[in-house]
Amino acid sequence: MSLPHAILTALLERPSSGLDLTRRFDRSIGYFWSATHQQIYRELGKLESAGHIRALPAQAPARGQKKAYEVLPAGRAELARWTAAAQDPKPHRDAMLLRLRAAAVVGTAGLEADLRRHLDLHRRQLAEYEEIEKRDFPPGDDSAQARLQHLVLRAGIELETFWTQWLTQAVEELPVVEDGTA
Amino acid sequence: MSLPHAILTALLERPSSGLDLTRRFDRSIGYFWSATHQQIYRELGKLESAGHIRALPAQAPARGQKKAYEVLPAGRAELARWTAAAQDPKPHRDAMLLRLRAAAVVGTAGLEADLRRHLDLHRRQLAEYEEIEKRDFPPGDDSAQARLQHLVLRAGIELETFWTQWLTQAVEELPVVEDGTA
DNA sequence: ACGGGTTGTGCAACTAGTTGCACAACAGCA
DNA sequence: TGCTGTTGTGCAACTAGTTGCACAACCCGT
Repeated sequence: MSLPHAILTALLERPSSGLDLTRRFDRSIGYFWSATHQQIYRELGKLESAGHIRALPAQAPARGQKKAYEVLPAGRAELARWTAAAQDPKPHRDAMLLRLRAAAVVGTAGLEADLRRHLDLHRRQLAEYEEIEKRDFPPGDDSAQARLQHLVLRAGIELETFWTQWLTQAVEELPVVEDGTA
Repeated sequence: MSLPHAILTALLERPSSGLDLTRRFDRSIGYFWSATHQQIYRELGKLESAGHIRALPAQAPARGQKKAYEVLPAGRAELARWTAAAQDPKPHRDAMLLRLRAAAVVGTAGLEADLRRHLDLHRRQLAEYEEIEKRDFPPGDDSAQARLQHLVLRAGIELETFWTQWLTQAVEELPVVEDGTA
């Protein structure tokens, strides 16, 4: 229910083509709302026929491509409505936690390698976020917009920090649980 | 791809009927892998025809109900296989973070109430986890099984702690961003 | 000028998850 | 003893997300 709103947000920040959007979903926006290019193209189609966005007339003759979209007033209104509307948090699903719990019953054999791999992935992600923070939020800029955006980035940083710490601990004290077959 | 494995884990911990499972998914297991009773019944059907579980013969004549299922060796093997297999972390989707980002463009009007509501929800969840920790993991029990389960619960506690802190900060310093319509 | 990689756009089919309903059995009570 | 609410089980339809492919255009080396 919120991919269209993610796209509207991105397009308001800057009008873009499908591919531009795809790229931006692979960094910034995608850090907390991921989407593939297929999803994005499909959704762009729907948003256009709903009258929420429109294709910018291509200035370069545009050999074959549709190119950039921009948000129409109706789209902005819809986004504002959605932002203000109460929403229940979606239930979480975390396969790694589930696997730990399963391992308590069927044994921890083979788990450690993947735990370490995940730890590494989270460390990288954390480093990337910290890089962005250093680059885009130097101390002192406290425009309202920047403060909000920084707040979102901080959430990412702190979540990744949590995961690296938790996984480190998990690897360290992974108890060897034997397969509990009776 | 992991609902069946969540069910296998739950059934290994204790053979249960569909309704029992539903209840357990509303607490413990569901904290990191939620499912509705409809999903569960459907999945039980599949697992049974796959030969991973079987219905226990009802000892009380069981007026109408199918009652409890137990895991067969093939099911346990499948669960062990899945637990050990490498899996990429699924991309996150967090609507609240997205809304904050949208608010930076279309304005923060109406957002604060829901932010507070979420804060309250996370506080409750945290309290519940801490209750469970006090009840089920008194200091001193360090069987391998208990250590693993405690580790999973700690993840829940720390995540909820993070969210309550983050939301508190968000509410406090919610900058008033005007609707940026040109 | 042509063959092979890369970029940009998109459809179709499938899988997972959600929502909405159906309905039997029993429990309590009026 | 029939009405009403609750418990337990389940199907069907819909929505969202993923996977896999297609295909045109351009760019680059030979």
